Amino acid sequence: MHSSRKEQKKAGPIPRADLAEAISLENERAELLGNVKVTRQDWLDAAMDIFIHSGVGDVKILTLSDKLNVSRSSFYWYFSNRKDLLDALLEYWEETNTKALLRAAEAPANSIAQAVCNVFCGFIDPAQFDTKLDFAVKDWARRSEDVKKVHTRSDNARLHALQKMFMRFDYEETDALVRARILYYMQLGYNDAELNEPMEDRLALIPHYILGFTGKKGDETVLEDFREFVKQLGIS
Amino acid sequence: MHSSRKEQKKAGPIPRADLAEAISLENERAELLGNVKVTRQDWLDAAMDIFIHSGVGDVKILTLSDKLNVSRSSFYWYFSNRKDLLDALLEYWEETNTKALLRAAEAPANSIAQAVCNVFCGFIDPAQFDTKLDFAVKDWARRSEDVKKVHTRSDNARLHALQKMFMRFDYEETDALVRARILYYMQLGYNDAELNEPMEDRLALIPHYILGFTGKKGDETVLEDFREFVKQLGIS
DNA sequence: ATAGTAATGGACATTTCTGTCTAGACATCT
DNA sequence: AGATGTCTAGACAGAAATGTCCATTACTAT
Repeated sequence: MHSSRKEQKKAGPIPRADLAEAISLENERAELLGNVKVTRQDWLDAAMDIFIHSGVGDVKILTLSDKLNVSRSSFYWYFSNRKDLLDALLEYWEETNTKALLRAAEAPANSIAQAVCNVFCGFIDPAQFDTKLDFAVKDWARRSEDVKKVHTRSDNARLHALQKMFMRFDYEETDALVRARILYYMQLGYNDAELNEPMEDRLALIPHYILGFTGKKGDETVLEDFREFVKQLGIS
Repeated sequence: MHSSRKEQKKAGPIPRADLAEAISLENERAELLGNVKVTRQDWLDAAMDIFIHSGVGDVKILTLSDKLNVSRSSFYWYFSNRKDLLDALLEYWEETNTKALLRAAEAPANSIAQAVCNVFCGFIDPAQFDTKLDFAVKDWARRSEDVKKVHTRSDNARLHALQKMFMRFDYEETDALVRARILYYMQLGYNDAELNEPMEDRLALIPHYILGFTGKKGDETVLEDFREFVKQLGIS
């Protein structure tokens, strides 16, 4: 049996190229035909922008139509009503953020330190995981039972994947659960706080985080992988 | 010099009785005189309830007046406008939640394990710290620059107090900073997630959390203190 | 060119919320 | 008893948002 290319999984952070397909959301800006001024996607993009920066409550059709320089009533060509639009936002969130975290938790690694670094990378890369979107959904879940159900399901899946990650490196089940929670909630909270630390400072803290999360001192090679990934992203 | 009663600080969680004064918010329900149907405090309570469960956007005067069975216009007797009411909510948050955390971080302790337990207690006790209120404010901060400033100031004060707590037990400055963040963000995230674990399960996990947060195994006496505190609260 | 299709814009009806102004109700002071 | 101060209700004005209906536009296929 030949070893197929697909199964050659290299340990470490997931490179950008491998993600291109996974998170596509057709974005072709073809010249619009006929009387068309905006597409359904334009409405979605505009809505997502408001949703992320101001919350569900501010996703208003009038605001969007103003933003798109288009009549408010033409919204109803693309969506049956406001709820229809919001449902699309929630679905997009599930398909991107949650999937990205599961990918990061399941990515191959040679040590627990490397595995934790993979998770860091998943959280840090805006192309994979959007923190603001995540909190916008969390907040929405607070006031809608329907959304809360969807959100809780994702949260459980994420935590479970992280717990299994620790168990892959021989952490006992309960210990793995606790460490999964510490890692997950800390990362979310940190990102949300927007401390805006320079990347240099951030990198310097990584060994401390590794120690805190895993209870073990991480090896140097892992740090190099992480440094490389960050450089590739071009985040300051 | 006699040792005054006030300075006899006992290590461990802060007992309920000591808090009575600190978080009072005049709540006397004296028979209302004259044509009075509700007080300013009633408006504040109703507003806080909506704020916590549905966010700022839903704090609406009409909704509140309906809830209080009172005319909407009489709102303007107590407050000059909607903003006036919201400012009061924000001020209350600063005076309760942030102060409670600072108290917990600064409470006397015989070991880092006990100190971390004190923080657990501060977070867990609804009479001291209201998680939902905290997240409602955080969310509000996301869409208002003014609120964001206030929120960031509190967040920094909290993290700084926790960092100093670790440093009291000889953690190196950077390590203390990282552990403060891990502890703080994890606790917030955990509470917000509302996992609703039975207290028995929760207690069983405490030693694991202690290990995760401090890097050291906690002594048994600390766990007993915590168990006692929880029993006193009567949380399931 | 002409009929059809896909989207758009404007008018209309309704709801929800904010804020103002004024008259009335109730206790207390003089 | 009458005046005063404190709160409340209702009427009015107006802004902001949702959703419906229908005429119009601009391109497409025949």
